[in-house]
Amino acid sequence: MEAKKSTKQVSISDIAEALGLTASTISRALNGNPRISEATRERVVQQARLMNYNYNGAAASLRTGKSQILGVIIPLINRAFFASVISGIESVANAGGYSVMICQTSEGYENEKAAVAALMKARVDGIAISVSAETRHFDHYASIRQAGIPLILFDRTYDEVQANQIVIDDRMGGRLATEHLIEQGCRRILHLGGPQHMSIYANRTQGYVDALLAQQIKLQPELQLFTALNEQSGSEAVGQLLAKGVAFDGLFAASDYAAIGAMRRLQAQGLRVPEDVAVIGFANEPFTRFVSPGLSSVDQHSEEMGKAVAKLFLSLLGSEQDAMPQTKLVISPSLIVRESSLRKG
Amino acid sequence: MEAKKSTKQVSISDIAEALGLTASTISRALNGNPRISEATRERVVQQARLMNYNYNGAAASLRTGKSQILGVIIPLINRAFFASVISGIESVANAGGYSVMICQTSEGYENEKAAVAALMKARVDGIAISVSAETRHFDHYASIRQAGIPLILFDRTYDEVQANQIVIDDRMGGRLATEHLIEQGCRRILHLGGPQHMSIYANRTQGYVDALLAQQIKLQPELQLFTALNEQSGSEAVGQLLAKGVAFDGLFAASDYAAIGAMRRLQAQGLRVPEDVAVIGFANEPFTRFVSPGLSSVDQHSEEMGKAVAKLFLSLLGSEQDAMPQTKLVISPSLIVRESSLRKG
DNA sequence: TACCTTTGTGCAATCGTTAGCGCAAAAAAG
DNA sequence: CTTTTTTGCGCTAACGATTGCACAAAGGTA
Repeated sequence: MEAKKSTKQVSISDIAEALGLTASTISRALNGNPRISEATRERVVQQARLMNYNYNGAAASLRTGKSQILGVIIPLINRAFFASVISGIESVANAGGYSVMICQTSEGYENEKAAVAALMKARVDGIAISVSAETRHFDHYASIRQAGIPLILFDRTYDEVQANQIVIDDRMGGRLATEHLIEQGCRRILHLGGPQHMSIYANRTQGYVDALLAQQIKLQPELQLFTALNEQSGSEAVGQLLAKGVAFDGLFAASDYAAIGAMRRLQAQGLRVPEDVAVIGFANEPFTRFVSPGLSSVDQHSEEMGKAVAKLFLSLLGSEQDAMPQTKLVISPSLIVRESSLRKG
Repeated sequence: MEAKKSTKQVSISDIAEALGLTASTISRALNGNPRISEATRERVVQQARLMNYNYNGAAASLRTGKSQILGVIIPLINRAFFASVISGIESVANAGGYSVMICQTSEGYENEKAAVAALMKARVDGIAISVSAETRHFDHYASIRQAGIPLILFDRTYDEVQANQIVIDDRMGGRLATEHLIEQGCRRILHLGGPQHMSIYANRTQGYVDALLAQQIKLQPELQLFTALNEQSGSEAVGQLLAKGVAFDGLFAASDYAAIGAMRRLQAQGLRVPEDVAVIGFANEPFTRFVSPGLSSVDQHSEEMGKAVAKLFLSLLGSEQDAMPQTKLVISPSLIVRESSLRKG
C-alpha cells in the first residue's frame, strides 16, 4: 500500500541501485563526463528513461550554487513592448539552457523590492530589470551585486546604478520622429513627453529638441507638455491647447497611447490628420497599424532587445569574477512612417 | 585576501554562529515557529537583516519537496490575451507567496515538451498550460501527473487530458456575437472560424450555429470558412467570397485579427462597415477600440482567467492527495459592441 | 520537597547532486 | 615481464534548510 499514490520522484540513487552502480556514476553519466564509458552511459540513460527520472534542479542548485534560471523584472507584462522583450529573452535563454522567472512590478516600488527578494530566494543566476516608474532609489539592488550575479538593466535604466545596460537610442528616436515631421513641412511641433526623471522620456524629449535646433526652429515652451502619456492625457493635452488657441501643425508623442488619444481628439475637433496636424507616436504598438489613419511611430526592436539581454546575460556568466565590467549596449530605433504623418505635399 | 570578492551568500548557520544559537533555532525563528521566544526571534530577525541574509529556496525545496514556484506554459507571450492571463496569474500567485516561471512554446509541440521538462526540473509545485496549436497527443504531461502536482489546463484545453480546466464559454461567446448580428438585422452571416481540432474554435463555431438555428436561419455551407485566423487569412477569405459573388451582410470572425483583415478588405472593396456588412471579432484585443470603425468583439476576461488559474492552483495545493478531482471552471464572456456592428436601423 | 507541565533550544538525519580523491583493472610503455 | 599511464568507477563530504525527538530550565501543583 505505498505504490500508486506515492508522489516520490526517482533520484539518481534509485537509478544507481537498479543498475548496481553509485550515484556519482549516474550523475557523471548523465552529465556527459568523459570518465564514464560509453556502454555505461547508455545503460544509465536507458534506465533513467525507463524509470521516468527527472533531474532535480533544486538539489543541483544547492550543490553548485547555480540554478540555471534567469530572473526578469518588468513593470507590466501586458504591454506589447515588454511582452516582446520577454519573448526575446525567453527564446535565447532557453536555447542556452536557462529558464526564465518573471515578476511584474505594476510600476510599484514595493513590488519591485518584493520581486528582487523573490528572485534572490530562487537563487537565480542573474537578474534583468526594467525599472518601475515609481522607483527612485536602488538600495534593493544591493543584494544582487552582493551575490555576485549579473545585473542587467534594460530600457528603463539609470546610470547611477552600477549595472550593465541595454537601451534603445531614445534620443535618436525622438530626433528621427521630429525630423520626419519637419520634412513633412511641420514648423510648430507639439511634443507630448513623459516623466523626465526617466531617461527614456528625457532622451526622447532631447531628441525632439535636437531636431528643432538643427533646423533653426525656435523652441516654444508652450509646445512641450509632460504627462503620464496615456490615451486620456494625450486627449486632454490637445483639448487644452486648442481651447487656449495654441496652434500647431505637427505632434510628436513619446508614447503611442498618448498619440492615439491626441489624434482622436484632433479629429473630434474637426482637424484633419495629417493634413492639419501630422502625428507620430513612439513604440510601434501593434494597434498603430490598424488605426486609421495608420499611426506613424518609432519601432524599438523590442524582441531584439530581449535577445540582446539574454545574450549579454549568457556572456556575463563566464567572466563574472572581474568586478563586473559595465557594458552599455545601445540599439538604434527605426522610423515607421504611416498615414498619420505623411502629407501629400 | 578573501573578503570583497567572495560571492558566498550567508546562511542560517552563519546567523546562528553570530548569535551563539543553532541553525534549527534560526530556521524556526524566521518561519515564525511558536516554540521560539519573541526575544530570540527579534534578535534573529535583526541579525539576519544585518548580515543581509537571503533565504535559500533551493535548499528548502530540496528538503521539503516544495519550491513555491508555479510553472506556466503558453503558446505566445506577446499576445494580448496570454499576456493578460499571465498578469492575472502573477498577481494572485505572488500574493500567495508563489513565484511564476514562464515558458512559451511558440505553438510548437517540441517546445512544449521541452517546457514541461524545464519546469519539472525546476521542481515547480504545479503547472498551468495553454496547449500549443501543434500539440495533438499528451504523453509529455505524464511526468506531471506522476509527480503528483496540480495540472491545470486553461483556454486551450482538451477533455481527453486528465486535468483541471479553466476555459471561457466559447460557445456562448459565439452565440452572443451571432445573436447580436442577427438583432442588427443580418441574415446572411459569414463565419470565419479556426482550426476545429481546438475546442475553443470548435465551440465558437458551434455558438454561431446555435444562434442561427435558434432564429430559424438556415445554415449556408459557403458562409463558413476555416482558416488560420490571422489578418491575412481574414482578408483573403473575404476577397475570395466577394470574387465568387457570395453575398453576406454580417461577419463573425473567431479572432480579432481575422476580423480586422476582413474589415479592411471589405472597405477596400467599397463596402461599408457596418451598413453593408456588420462585423464582430473575438478576444477584444487592445487594438479593437482604436480602429475605426471600432471593432465589436467578445471579451474573454483574460486577467480574470489568470487569477482563476492561480486561485485554483493555490486551492489544489491542500487537497492534492485525493486522486486529483477534476475541476472545470467556465468563465462567461461578454459582448463588446462598437461601431463595426452597430447599425442605426 | 517531589513531580508534572510548559517553554525554549539543541541534535542529528535528511533531501538529491556534485566533485575531489582514491584505487583497482586494463592498456601502454619500457 | 615489470613499470607507468590511462580508464572507469566508488567513497565521502559537502550545499542550506527543515523537523522529529530529546532535554534542560522555569513555573505550577500537590
